[in-house]
Amino acid sequence: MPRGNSVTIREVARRAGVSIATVSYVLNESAPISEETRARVLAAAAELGYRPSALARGLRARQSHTIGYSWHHVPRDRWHPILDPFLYSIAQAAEAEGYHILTFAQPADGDPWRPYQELMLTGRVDGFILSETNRDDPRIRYLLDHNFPFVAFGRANEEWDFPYVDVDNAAGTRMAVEHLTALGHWRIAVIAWPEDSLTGSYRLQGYLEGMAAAGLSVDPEWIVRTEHSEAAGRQAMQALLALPPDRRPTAVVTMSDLMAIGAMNALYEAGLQPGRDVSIVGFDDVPMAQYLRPPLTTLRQPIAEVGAKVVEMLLRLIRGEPLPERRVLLMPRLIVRESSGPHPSSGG
Amino acid sequence: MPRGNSVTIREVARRAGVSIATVSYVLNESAPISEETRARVLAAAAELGYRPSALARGLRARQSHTIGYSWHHVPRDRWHPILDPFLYSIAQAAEAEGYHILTFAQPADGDPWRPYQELMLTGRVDGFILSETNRDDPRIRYLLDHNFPFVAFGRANEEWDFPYVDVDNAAGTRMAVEHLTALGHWRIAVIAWPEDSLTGSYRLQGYLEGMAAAGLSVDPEWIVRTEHSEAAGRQAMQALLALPPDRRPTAVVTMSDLMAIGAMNALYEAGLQPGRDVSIVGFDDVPMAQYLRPPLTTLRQPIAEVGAKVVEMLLRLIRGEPLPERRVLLMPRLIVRESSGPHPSSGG
DNA sequence: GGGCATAACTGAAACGTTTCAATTCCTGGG
DNA sequence: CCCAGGAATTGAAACGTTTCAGTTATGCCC
Repeated sequence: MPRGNSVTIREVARRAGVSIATVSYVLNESAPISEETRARVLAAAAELGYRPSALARGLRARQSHTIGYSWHHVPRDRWHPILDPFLYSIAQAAEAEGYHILTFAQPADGDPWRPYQELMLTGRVDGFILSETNRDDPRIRYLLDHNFPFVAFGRANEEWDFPYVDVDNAAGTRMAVEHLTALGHWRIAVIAWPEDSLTGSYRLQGYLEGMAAAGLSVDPEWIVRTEHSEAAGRQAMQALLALPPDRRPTAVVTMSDLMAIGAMNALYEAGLQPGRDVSIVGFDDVPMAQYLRPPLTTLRQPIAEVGAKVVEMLLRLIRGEPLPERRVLLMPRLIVRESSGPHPSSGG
Repeated sequence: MPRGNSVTIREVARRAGVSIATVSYVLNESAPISEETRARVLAAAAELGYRPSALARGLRARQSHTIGYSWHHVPRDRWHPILDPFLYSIAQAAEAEGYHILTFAQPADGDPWRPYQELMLTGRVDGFILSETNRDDPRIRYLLDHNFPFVAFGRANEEWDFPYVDVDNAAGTRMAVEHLTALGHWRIAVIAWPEDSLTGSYRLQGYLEGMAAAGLSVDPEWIVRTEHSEAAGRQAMQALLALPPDRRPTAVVTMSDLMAIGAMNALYEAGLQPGRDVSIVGFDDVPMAQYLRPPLTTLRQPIAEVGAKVVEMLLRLIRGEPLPERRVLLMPRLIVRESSGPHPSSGG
């Protein structure tokens, strides 16, 4: 059962009539070799279909040319707006540089840094890409302590100095508020995440900044903090609708499309029409957003760019090159659809 | 810059006062070693935090303990219902057996088997998991020709003999039809995929079988073939609504939730209510399905089971163990929600 | 008490590379 | 004609394991 073939550098050397050292030098262009020998080696390698063993190469060079990325479990009733395209973009960017992505499952229990430690100690990966970071992320702490190369998609504790790429979440919600004020809204609520969510705090901050910039005051009741689910979004919207008419918001900024969907469903249940009676803005631009009724106004994250940037930075770290920028923020883009419309009073 | 530490078997041996061979035997339990020595070695290994180098081990043993899985690009306006949970389940199942998943991007152009060849020849992976198979899949052809271990999620050419796990798509649509006939429907249409889709042909076949089993005749106009997108589903539904009243279907089985959403949107645009005027059944049970208005009746694929099964089979192949079953079909499950309801006449 | 099987352990080869240090072969200067 | 010096090439070590083939010690039988 020949699995794979297995032509080695030795056979190439024999066929080309040179030493294995010469073959290595030709293939890696790491020493001056005469044009004639070079051609002979290349020909021999091509004829035999030779490909150097990644394992042997890695052992000798002490690197695996592999990047670790952990895959997070997402419960069935939610979905993760970025995992999919993010993985694709990092895989692609890495492969262009001869690296591959090793995905591993983040177990639900136990120390989150365990799998990282294992991959690190066994020499399976040269660096990590992290996502789903949180404030005092133990994984970041661990990797920093052990001085192992990594780049995060997302921020953490402000005191920790580590390379990351993140979307400018605050700018996103600020744009959302600007968009709504431009449509004539002034009673704008926000359905936010719990305090322990770092991303949530940036998004909430953007909302507050946007309101301040527009000279609008914020009723404390307009800020509803709740978990990331459709049901939570729905309940939050119900709470907002229960406010007295003169304090009831006409527009709502949400932390995610999933929560926006919940909010819209609450509106329907109350006999209201999203985009006409109450405007809704989501965050993420999940594929579904455009097919909702009405299609959802939302903020699209530049996932592919984040992926490319993260890989570029990580490879620099791995290669020991200097990093021009350790903290990169990329702008989201507001996608305006019909779930946000003019203030009700202006329409009639 | 110490990246990772790098305690080797040699240091463990020295600390335990034995040869490196003994250490290896203890750690792999591959030779009889006295209890006393064993304890000393284990202690030394633990104190030093020793983990064997995966590269060295792989080089010597000629295996990487890695499984390749290619990641497919999905255009922004669609989403892939299975990639996400599937990857998680195979990563988890593989890790339980000491294997890891190497994900690589399937390039849009060029021979589809190229990346497989590369990983195979460089010895980076011991086997592959394929998904998104099609009828004469060149990747399957290539791997069969080169006798390299792989298991597919999905079938291909019936003539090719290779190990796969698939969902019983025909059973799924058969269940959908049964469900609809039980609700009193008899004019049941199907929005199907183009002829070149293998999965589509199984699902269509299930519909036909379901109709036949119920003793219902199928109007050729009830079978609309179109591509996998929301817009296509919408147009297909419009075409069905344009049929004369006595031939217009009261229920529609679709190939995917995405197309079901398109169909529901077409109903809304025509002033009709999905689940009341026309029943709709999707396929996949994407996370969004339950939050649609109305929530979508659909077929849930047992993705986690498929992943576990695929990994189990692949590891057997890699280890040279016999495969008890080379062709596994797993049943989908009908999730009944409100997009399917009783035949309109019965309600009023 | 000598021979012999068995248990416990070790030395060294091998896996397939890269790369250091050494060797060969030229060429040109003195 | 000899030698220095550079270009091209090679032999061999090293990367960190596993495992084959010994080697040593121990106990047992006749």
